[in-house]
Order: sequence, then C-alpha cells, then structure tokens
Amino acid sequence: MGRGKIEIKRIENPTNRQVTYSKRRGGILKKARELTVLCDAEVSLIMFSGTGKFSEYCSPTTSTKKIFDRYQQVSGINLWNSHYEKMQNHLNKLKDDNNKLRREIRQRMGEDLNDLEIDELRGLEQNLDNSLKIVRERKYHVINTQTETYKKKLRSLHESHANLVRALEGKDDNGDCALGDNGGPDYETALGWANGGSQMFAFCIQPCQPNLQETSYGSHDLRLA
Amino acid sequence: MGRGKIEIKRIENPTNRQVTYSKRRGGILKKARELTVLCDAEVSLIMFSGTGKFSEYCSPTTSTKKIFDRYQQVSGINLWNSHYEKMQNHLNKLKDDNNKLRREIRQRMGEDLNDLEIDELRGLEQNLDNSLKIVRERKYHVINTQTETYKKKLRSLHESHANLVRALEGKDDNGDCALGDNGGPDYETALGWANGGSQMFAFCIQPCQPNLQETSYGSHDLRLA
DNA sequence: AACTATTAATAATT
DNA sequence: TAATTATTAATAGTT
Repeated sequence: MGRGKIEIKRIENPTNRQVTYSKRRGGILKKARELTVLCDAEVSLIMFSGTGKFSEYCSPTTSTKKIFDRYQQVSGINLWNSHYEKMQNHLNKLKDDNNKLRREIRQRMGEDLNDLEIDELRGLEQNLDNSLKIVRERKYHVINTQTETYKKKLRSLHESHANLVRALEGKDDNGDCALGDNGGPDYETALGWANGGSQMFAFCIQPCQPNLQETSYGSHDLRLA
Repeated sequence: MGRGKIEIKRIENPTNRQVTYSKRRGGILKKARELTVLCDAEVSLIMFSGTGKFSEYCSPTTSTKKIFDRYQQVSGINLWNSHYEKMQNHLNKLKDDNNKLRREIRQRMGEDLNDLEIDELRGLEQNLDNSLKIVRERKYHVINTQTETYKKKLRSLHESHANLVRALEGKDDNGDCALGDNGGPDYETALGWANGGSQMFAFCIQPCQPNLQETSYGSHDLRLA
C-alpha cells in the first residue's frame, strides 16, 4: 500500500525510519481504537520508537493497570512475582504456618483427631492434662488474690462505717453531716466489689458446651450468664 | 476497505462482531510486527475480545514485563505500588493472625496466662477440660480398635499353629514339610503384632514434662522412650 | 506536511 | 467455518 511494495525489514535510513514510524504509529493507533469500538474489545497498546518516544492506547472502558492485571490472570505469568518473590515466599510460608497453627488449635480443642497416631494422641492428652492443671492453679491464685483484696476493702469499709456511726453518736441529732472528701476509703471503690463479686463466684456455673470462639474461650457467653 | 464503507460503531450482530474481531485482530497483530521490524520499535499489544478471548503481541527484543517497567518510568504511573501495598497489608494481617494463634496455643499450654481475666481463665479451663475428655475418649477408642485387631491376629495365629502341629503329628517323622503358600494366615502379618504391641502398652509410661514441639505433641520423644 | 499511486486490509458474500 | 472478491483504507515514495 504505497507507491511500491516494501520488504518487511528494518529501514536503514534513519529519517525514513522515523517518518514511517510516525505514519504507521498513527495507523495502528487508529486500528486499536476501531477494534475497541467495533467489537467492544479491550486493548492496550504501548509503543516505544527506536529513539525512545513513547505512545500508548488503552480502551476507554478499562485502564492499563486493569489490562495488566487481567493479562496476568489469563497468561498465568505473574509479573509481580519476580519483583516480590521474597515477599511472595514469606506470604506463602505464613499461610502455611497459620494453617498448621489452626490445625494444632483444633486438635487441642478435640477436633480433627482422626489423623493422629496413638502415641500422638497420648502426647496430646498428657499435654492437655498438664495445661489444665496449670490453668486451674492460676485461676485459684487469681481468685485468692481478688478475695484478699475484697476482704481488705470490706474491712476498711466496716471500719469507716464504725467511725461514722461513732462520729454521729457524738454529735447532735441534726441530719447534716460534716463528712466531706477526707481521703478516707471511699464508697465508690468499695461498691465496685459488687461487680467483682458476681464474677468471682460465677465459676460455679459452667455451660455444658463451651462456645469457644477466637481466643475468647467463651468468656463472653459466661459473662452474660 | 471492504465491499462497502462501515461506520465505526459497535457491530450489533454478535457473530459478525466476532468475525470482524478475528480479522482485525490478525490485521493489528501484523501491523505491530511490521512496526517492530521496520522501525525497530518496541511494542506491546494486549487484546481481550468481547467474549474475553486474550491475544498479545510483544516485540521479540523485549518482554511484556520490560515494557511495563518502561511504561511506568515514562508515564510516571506506578503500577506496582498498589500491589505492593496490598501484599504488605496481607502480610501484616497474616503476621498478626499468626501471633494471635501462637498466643492462643501458648495459653492452651498454660503459658502467658497473666493477662487473662478471671472469666477468661474459667473459660479456658472449661475448654481444656472438655477437650481433654474428648481426646481421652478418642485415645481409648483407638486403643480398643487396635487391641481387637491384635486379638484377632493372635487367635488366627494360634489356630494356624494348632493346624501345623496336627499336620506334623499325622505325618512321618521326616523333616520335610508340605505346607506351602496356602493362603492361610501368614506369620509375617502375625509377627507385626510385636511392634504394634510395644506401642499398645507404651501408654503406661508418661514423661513428666512433655516436650511439645510443632504439632507432634512430643510423640517423637515418647516413641524413643 | 500534503499528495497520490499503489498495496494491504477487510466487509460482504459465497 | 473458511475462502473469495469488491471495495475501502493505509501508506511509500514523491512533492
């Protein structure tokens, strides 16, 4: 298509080459646009001339980035991987670790036991038994500590109350009370005991089927009970 | 260029559209090739038809990835960043999950209990207790199943032995024995019992401090004991 | 950059 | 679905 047929090989004359590039660039861009419109295709065309001049076309329904993403999906070539191979490996390792950890937790919850050999089962049993003892001990320790705290507060409250009664008995029968913020044991703190107490003794009530979710050990359910 | 001029607008007939796509795709690919050779340009052409069919051309002196990299340099649009960020976020989430899972396992092993509230402790205790029961049950089930298998094998062995003795008593005192592969209970299988047996009764010996590593529940240590 | 002779692409048809 | 062909579109060489 021109004044004569040409061989498809590099045009040696630089000026000619540049001119031809310019003309054909226009042509192929037009073709890309037409293909997009006529056939509602999505096209990305990127060109660099021999001198490094950059041109592109991208169908208006999409973006170069989207085309790239799609290109990867379809071609199976992951362009990011080479860039971020280490990260990808790290990611895969973490995923794998997570799966293993989840499996261990499931097994520690009595699920997924079918694959375990007898000695693995024995090990798990032994381990759970041991852990249970430690947790139980810790629980009693916490309960004792809290109980001690509440006892002290209660004692302090009693004392304070006794002082109050004594003070009132020493005064006239007028309802006015001179007691202000004297830095002594306050009622608010002492009353906090009521909440702590309900938690403290709640351990007697235990649901038949603990609803373990995430790492809450079903405490929310218990708290509501 | 055809039997008639056409308007550049979407071809409504799907078959026609598909045919035109196919033809023009070939045309534009050829144009891209020619531009590459004639003007030593670098060209990347990616096309998706309306039905999702994917085609591409890339100048042989380069690669799609190189074109993308160059495209970014020239256009200033960073195509990797958003991906990098996504990956980074994913990575962080996985790390976080990982830590939570590890913490849960530590707590299920009786470690790291200091941060737990009393009701969380109670939940954990309850959960461990429950899990222990399930694991124990499963262990007994496995032991029983194995025991039954070994019992059957033993019985079969005894029978086979008795038959052998009877056969020998009925024959002359010559050492020759006519017993061949008669498909009866074999000694190999029966002898396998010895190994199984050592595992079977090993559950009486339990180490004081189970060495839990990975998901092995210290079974390797036990196996060596 | 514009022109035009010529080839190349392709729309309609088979 | 794949060839054929009449026609338009692209463009090589020229101005």
